[in-house]
Amino acid sequence: MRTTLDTPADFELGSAVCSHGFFVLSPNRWDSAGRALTTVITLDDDTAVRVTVRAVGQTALRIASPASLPANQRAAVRRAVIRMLRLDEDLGSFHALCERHPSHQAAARMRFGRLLRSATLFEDCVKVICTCNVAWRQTVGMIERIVATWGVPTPDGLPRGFPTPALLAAVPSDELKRVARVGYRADFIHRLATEVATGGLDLAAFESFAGDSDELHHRLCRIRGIGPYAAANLAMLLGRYDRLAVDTELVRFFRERHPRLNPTPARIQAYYRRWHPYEFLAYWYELWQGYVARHGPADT
DNA sequence: TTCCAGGGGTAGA
DNA sequence: TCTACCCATGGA
Repeated sequence: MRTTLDTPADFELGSAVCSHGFFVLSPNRWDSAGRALTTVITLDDDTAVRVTVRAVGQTALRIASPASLPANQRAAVRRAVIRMLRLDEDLGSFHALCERHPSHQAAARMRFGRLLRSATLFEDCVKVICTCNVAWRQTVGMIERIVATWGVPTPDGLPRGFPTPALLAAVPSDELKRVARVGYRADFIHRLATEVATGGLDLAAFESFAGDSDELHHRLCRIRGIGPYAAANLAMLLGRYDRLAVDTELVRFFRERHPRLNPTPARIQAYYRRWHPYEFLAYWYELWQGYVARHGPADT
C-alpha cells in the first residue's frame, strides 16, 4: 500500500518526530539516515499494519506499507498518521508569538512545536502513565514489553502494534506487573484499559473537547493514575499548551536558569505566563535547545 | 544500603 | 488546601 498526505507549509518530518521523546517508544522507530518514521498502526484487536512515513518534497508525505489494504483500512492508517504528526494542527499563532521574542525566533524559523503523539489517545495515556516517577530508560523498557507481549501482530509477525484497550483489559494487573515490570502502574493501566474497553471512559470525548483548559485538566485528573504532571502532558498531546507538566526535569531546568527563584509549580507556571496559551511549547523549545546544544540534533 | 527518576493516591490535619 | 507517607522498579 502506498498513499500520500499533504503537509502544512510549516511541516518538517524529522522536526515533528524527534522533538518529543515518544519517537523512541515502541512501536515507533526513527531512521535518521533514511529520514523515515517506521511504526505499526493498530486497526483492531486482530489487525495491525507496519508503515513507513517519508517526506516527498516539501509539501507531502508518503506512507508505505508491505500489506495491501482495503479502502477503509487505508483511510484508518491515514487518520492515524495525521494524528501522530498533527498535520491538521495550526501553530501559526505560536510561531507569530515566537517572532516577537529574540530567545525564540529560531523556533519560529524552524517551525518548532509539532510534537509527536501516538495513533490513539489510549496509547498516549499508557505511555504517559509509564513516564511517572521512573527513569526514562525504564519507560522505554516498559512500553517495549507491553507491545512485545500483548501488541497486535502484523501479517508478517513482528513488529507489533500497540495493544487495544480490550487486549490490555484482558491482562490481569499482576501479570502486567510481573511481565511488563511496570510496578504499581499496573493497576492504573489495567483500570484505564478496562474502563475504555467497557465504555465507562470515553476517550473520544477528550479529542473533541471544546471547553476551557481548566475543565480539560480537571477531567483528565479524574482518570486514575493521571495527576497534574500527566494531565498537563496529555493536554499538550491534545493540542492544549497552556499548562506546564512540572516534573523533576522542569524543576532542574528552571533552577539552572533562574537560580534565585524558588521553583514552585505556581512560580514556574507564572514565569511562562507571557507565552499564554503556549506555555508548554515555549518551555519545551528551551529544553530542546539545551539538549541540542549538548548532544547535537535529536533526529540524527 | 540508600536515593531517586519525565509522580500519584490517600489519610489526616 | 497542604503535608507525610506509601507505592514497584532498577540504576547510581
